[in-house]
Amino acid sequence: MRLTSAGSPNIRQRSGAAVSALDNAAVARLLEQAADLLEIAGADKYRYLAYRTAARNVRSWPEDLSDVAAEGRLTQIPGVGSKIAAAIESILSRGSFPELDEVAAVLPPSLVTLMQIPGVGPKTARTLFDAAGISTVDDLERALADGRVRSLPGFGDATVRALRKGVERYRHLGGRMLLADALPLAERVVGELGALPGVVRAEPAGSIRRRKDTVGDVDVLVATEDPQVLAASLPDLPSVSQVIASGEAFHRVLTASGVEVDVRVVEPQVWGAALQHFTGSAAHNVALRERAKRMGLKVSEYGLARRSDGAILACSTEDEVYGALGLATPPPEIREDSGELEAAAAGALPRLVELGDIRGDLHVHSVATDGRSTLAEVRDHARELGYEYVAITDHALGLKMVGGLDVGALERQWAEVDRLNAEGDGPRMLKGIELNIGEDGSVDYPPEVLARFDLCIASLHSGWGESREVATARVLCAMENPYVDVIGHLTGRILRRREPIALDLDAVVAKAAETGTVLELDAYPDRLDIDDAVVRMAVAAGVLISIDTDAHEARQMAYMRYGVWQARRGWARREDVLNALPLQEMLRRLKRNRMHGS
DNA sequence: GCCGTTTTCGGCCCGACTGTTTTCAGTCG
Repeated sequence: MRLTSAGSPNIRQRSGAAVSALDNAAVARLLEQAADLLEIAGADKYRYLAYRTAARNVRSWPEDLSDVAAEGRLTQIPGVGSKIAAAIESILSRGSFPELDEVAAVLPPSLVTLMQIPGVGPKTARTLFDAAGISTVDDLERALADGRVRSLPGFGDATVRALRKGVERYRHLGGRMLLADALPLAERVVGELGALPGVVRAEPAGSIRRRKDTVGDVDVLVATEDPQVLAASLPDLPSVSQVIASGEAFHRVLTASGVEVDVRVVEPQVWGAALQHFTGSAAHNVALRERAKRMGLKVSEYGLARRSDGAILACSTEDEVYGALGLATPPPEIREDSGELEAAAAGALPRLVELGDIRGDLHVHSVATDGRSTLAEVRDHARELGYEYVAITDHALGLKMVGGLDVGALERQWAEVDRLNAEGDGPRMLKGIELNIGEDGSVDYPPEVLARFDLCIASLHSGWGESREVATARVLCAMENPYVDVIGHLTGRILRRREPIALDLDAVVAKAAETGTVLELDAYPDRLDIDDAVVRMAVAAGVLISIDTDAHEARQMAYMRYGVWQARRGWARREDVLNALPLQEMLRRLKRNRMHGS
């Protein structure tokens, strides 16, 4: 494949505002925007909930929507009926749909962002807009400062304080924090709670337990025989700087690090039901309760109850709760109402990949480019992790700013790798490289150099302003290269800092399947790229994924767990993961070695 | 707006906390 130059005006023009380039997530966002605006407008509850359900299912649907639409199969997607199918077709052809246009003519779409501020729901957003003309976070900040909000009916001092705090938090965190920041905090609070007298169990719940890449709230569940002692002890916990709110079943504390933690308190005998409830997701719980209702049962955080007489049937463990509903217990990572309940009912839940399945790390940098550890340090750390192999993949020639390696530098590195391997007491070190995908889809070295590596990763390190067509074509072209074994951090996203490069993910996954190219799941906590949805597409297409840390110092190889969790969220099994294979089998599965029939 | 082990019409998940308009609406998970 040969591409027109990425800068070619005709390509940019053709694709610049092309609405057909919308991916499933973009369609889902428009459906969600309609749902939010309809809710603010006071539309019927079940009407806007229908848009929200459809949005969720569209986002996780494994095929490209334009293909589904072209074949007239949109209504096969759960929650999509004839009207929303028409709305999706309208979105695909012109970027919006009549119901959204209608409500957006009455209410500014920016009102939706107001609802992302903690404490602002649809009613408050509506009131702020109607009574004070506030439609953006900036408007709200000004109106809070000059006293206009305080003067509105129903807005007392406490509400104004809460809104100020909400705006501050929204600005500071972009609403969400990294799992890698939230989990250690939650674990510290859990440890302190667990040491209190009367406490039987404590665990992180919510999106932290589901291992979502970013979390909006830190939820901790604690079972105690003495709630009074717990409440009295909270202000004195080492990580707690202030108790913000307190009730019988719930406390909100501010931690020393400035993050709020919600502590849910339950009796030990309802632990299972409570853990299930507070793990969510909301969508999973809704689906579970609907199932329970059809069976004449009722699920809440207090257990599974018979509707007829209220008798409690099961609640001490999650297995009891799910079991009483005729379900196997789905791993928390896949509780998103995206097929796990159906699989659990059919006894068909996958055995997901685990950290212990991982046999090596195939993306590690060294001091030769922008890493901070020597090859020996990387090797020693890999040994401590119990790995069979580790690949050194420094940056290739083209990435000038980090001193990408020329052939001479590569040969010196390979000699060092050979020397370390000859010592024979560590994991096998592999000669790898992280290539740059150029503007025309080419990579840094000629084939005779590429052939000398054990494996090559190729990544995009430029192109954030590019059209979806151009960026996709670059990646597809790189995958045609017989020596490009793996595509690294596919979309280049940095969580909370940099948007993903727009790509036709359907085409990328299809090309990976066709060419035998592996897709990397970069486990670095602010990348986690590919995301769970793409992992699921890859798994469904039979594409191998490689869970790598992209470590820039040896210690960061511990980030592997974040990648494994993300892979689990994408329903990946051990057999779907390249670096869960033993060394020889792993090498055999690389494209370069398949091609030469070894 | 969607959907069918009760249904093509009439339902559609459950409970706690907060602030304030002081008897309950709004928000959250």
